[in-house]
Formats: sequence, C-alpha cells, structure tokens
Amino acid sequence: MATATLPPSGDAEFEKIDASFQMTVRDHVHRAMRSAIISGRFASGQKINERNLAEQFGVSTTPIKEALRQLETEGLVEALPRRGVVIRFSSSWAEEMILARAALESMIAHLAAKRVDEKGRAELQLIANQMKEATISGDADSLITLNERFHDHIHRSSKCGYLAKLIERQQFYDASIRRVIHLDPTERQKALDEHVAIADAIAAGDADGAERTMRDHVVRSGDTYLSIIFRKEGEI
Amino acid sequence: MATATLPPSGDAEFEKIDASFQMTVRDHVHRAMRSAIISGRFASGQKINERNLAEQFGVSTTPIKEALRQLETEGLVEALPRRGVVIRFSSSWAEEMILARAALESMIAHLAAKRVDEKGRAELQLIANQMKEATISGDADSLITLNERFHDHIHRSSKCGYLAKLIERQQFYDASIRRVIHLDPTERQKALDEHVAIADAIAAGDADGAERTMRDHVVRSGDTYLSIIFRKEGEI
DNA sequence: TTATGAAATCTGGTATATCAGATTTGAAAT
DNA sequence: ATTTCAAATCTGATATACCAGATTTCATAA
Repeated sequence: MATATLPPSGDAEFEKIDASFQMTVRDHVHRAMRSAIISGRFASGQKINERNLAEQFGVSTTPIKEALRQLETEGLVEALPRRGVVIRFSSSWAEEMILARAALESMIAHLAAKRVDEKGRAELQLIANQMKEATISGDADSLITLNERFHDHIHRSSKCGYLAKLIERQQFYDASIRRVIHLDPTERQKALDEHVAIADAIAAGDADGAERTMRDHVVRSGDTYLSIIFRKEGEI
Repeated sequence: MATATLPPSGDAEFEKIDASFQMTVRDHVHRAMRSAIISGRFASGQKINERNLAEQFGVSTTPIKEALRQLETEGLVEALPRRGVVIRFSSSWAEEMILARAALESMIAHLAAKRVDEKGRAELQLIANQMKEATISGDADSLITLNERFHDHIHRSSKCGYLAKLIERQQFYDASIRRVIHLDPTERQKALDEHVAIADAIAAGDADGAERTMRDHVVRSGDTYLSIIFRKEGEI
C-alpha cells in the first residue's frame, strides 16, 4: 500500500500462492488414474487391487482409497462393497460423457446468452476474432488455449458455478489429442464456424440459438474425438 | 436345478443377496452427510472438522475422509488442500442442480424416444395409466413410487447407464418433501399432465417432443420443490 | 473324476499413529 | 494500544496395523 515501487530489500507484498495449486498425493493419484482409464490403459471390467496400486505409486493405501472414491463418484470405476473396484470405461461410456457435456454446455450457453453483460459480449467476440486469426495461420497451440478461454468465458458469463464444475468432469480427452485435431485444417474451419455461431448467438442474446449451436458443436467435435480415440472405422 | 419344489430340509437355492445392498460405514456417512447438507443443516461456507465428524459418528477418520471425497466430487463440499473442506450448498446451488437434471433428463428422454421398443412403450403407458388412477384417488404414496418407476423406466429405455448415474446425483429432495408436494391436488394434476405428455412423446418416437416436455417438467416441478425448501416468497 | 468343504490366503474396510502445513497464541518490541 | 514473530496447537495428509468378509486352495469323500 505504501510503496508502489519495489523496495531494494525484498519485502514486497506477494500474492499468496493459490492453495488450490498445491498437489496432494491423492490428487496426483486421482489424475494419473483418470488419465490412465480414459486413455484405455485399463480394460473395462478389470479389477483394481489397492495394495498393488499403492506399491506402484510408492505410497500408502490411504490416498489410493480416496482417489478411488473420487473416480467412483465420477463414474469411471464401480465399487463392489467388500469386493473391490472395477474399471468402467468403454467407447459407449465415452459417448455418454459427450452427450452429458452437450446437454450441460448447451444449458449453460442458454443461460450465458441471457446473463452476459456488455463487457462479456465484447470479450467473447474478441476471443472469437483471435480464433479466426489462429485458424488462418494454423496455430494449433493458440487454438487449444483459445478454445479453453472461449468455453471458460461462457461458463463465467452464465454465472453457474455448479454446472461449470459438472462439465469439467465430462472431459475425457487431453491436450495431446486436441493437438491432433487442431492440426487438421478442415477440422479447424468447422470448429471456427461453430464457435463464431455460438459467440454470435450469445452476443445477440439468442438463448435458444446459443443452446442449439453449442449442443451441435459439442456433439460433432466429440464424435471427431471419439473416432480418433476408439478408431471407430478403418482400424489401423 | 434338480428340484423345482422346496425340499423339506431347507437346502433351497437362494439368490445371493446383491452385494450392493451391503452398507459400509463410509456409505452411511456419505448418505447422512449428503442428506444433512441438502436439508440445510450446515451453513454454506462452514468448515468441517474431520476428527469432530468422526467422533460424532463414532468411527475413525478413514471412512469420513472417503465420504468427504465423494461429497467433494458431487460438488456439495469444496476441499481446500491442507486446509480442510467447507460446505458448498445454497438455493442457487440447488437451482443449478435442477438445471443440470433438466438438461440430462431431457437428453435421456430424447434418446429413450429413439430407442424404446414395443415392450417398453407398453410398460410406460401402463405406468402413466396407473399414475392417472393414483392422481384421481389421491394416493400420494403410490404416486411417489410410480414417479420413480416412471423415470427409471425412461432411463432404462434410453440404454444410458452413465447418464442415469449422473442424474441420480442431481437429486436434492427426499421422500418426505415429495409427499408434501403430492398431497396437493393441483400439483398432482400438473405432474400427471406432464407425465402423460412425456409418455406420449416417447411412445410416439417423438424425440424432440420428449426432450422438451421432460425439460419443462423437471424445471417446473423443481421450482415447486425449491419454493418449498427455501421458502422463496412469503417467509413464514 | 468330480464334488465338497474346511483351512489358508487375499483384500477391502476400519482404526490408529505419525508427520507436516496451517492457525492461533502470547510475550516482546514499538 | 498495536505490531511482530516464534512457540504451541490444531488439523488435514499420509503411513501402518488389524480385522473380517471374500476367494482360493487342496485334501477328502462320493
């Protein structure tokens, strides 16, 4: 408050590091397991042994148990009381996760169109314009970042914290797969057209249009991911 | 296999009791806490002390931790790494849970309309007819049971296991509150009309109609619950 | 050879102990 | 009276111990 410039002897006031950045063992295990399951490194129906897992991670069973409880609530494993947990993930499960995300994202887009303010409108159009540029220049990495910014911005505009959290859990593909998608010019163009349509609908306050375009976008792009991840047609 | 009749000395073959009926301490804690949170027995933002909770339940902290992990993934509490968990539930959270359920139930109704077979159609209409009778006779308990059967049947018809599980977690009112609702003749009639419309749409294979009527039903009835639980207007 | 069932083993569920980060307290300095 | 900061305390995170239900093994009988 007193000094606006940095004092010579470093006693500046630093923002306290956001506690949510800290990583606990259970979160590490949770993320690692989630990633392993959705990338198909476990067979659906496979039994999980807590002691083995703990040994593989080099930790005790306590954080393992907690991570498994999270995965269970997410629907990626099923707990059979006193008999352990089994993996529950397959292409049909992934399809349903896409449908869930489509349903929730379109609901949140609907609300965003109703609730967005002038500042939010401008920022959304700005992001859409940046997407246009990145699409033309073929900057895949920027597109991945902008895509996240785009959806996050809509979530915030909707003022729906619960729905936003719920949507996060329906994501089953990671940055590396997104990169593959965004390297394809045709795919880039499709995504851009959809994003522009969504942004326009939200900016125009067209709740039903935002809902529809968002759902179509999530389903179509989801299907693209699905076909890559599960090699629907023409196996290698 | 050998004897169809019950042998004198009781060595009949019994169906093995479904393991999922067994109750672990963590499940008990999870349900009790969930119920306590959604019925407002904790203030939003209130900190939870694991040792206190364990003492109150008369158990160790291990099952408490697991239950808290489940609640965290459900979005009812927030975990601040190394600082504990705080309650996250309010009327706005409940509103969003209704919206989530509306989005998901309407998606599942859409798919049910596309995927239901002849047998399923008939059974759905049968349930709708039983609802009609129970509405006329004012049998609230039957209506509650039938309501569950109705929605479960649609879930099964959609063949969507993941979506059905996800929907279950968006429920924040229990049987006692449902009873209050179903004791009101006006409310009963509204719900019946909506259920009939949904059943007709699904039976006719009208996916868009099923989606729309289901969403309207969930939102409207959800708002009714909300106004009762949170006494929106005209506090006592 | 096949069926049976009791003992041995495995494994999830719970309790307890320990560690370390976060919070509180209180004495000393200003 | 207010600020400072280190010691004491609290509490979540992790490790370990133990118990009981589930599964497997294997000797025995049919």
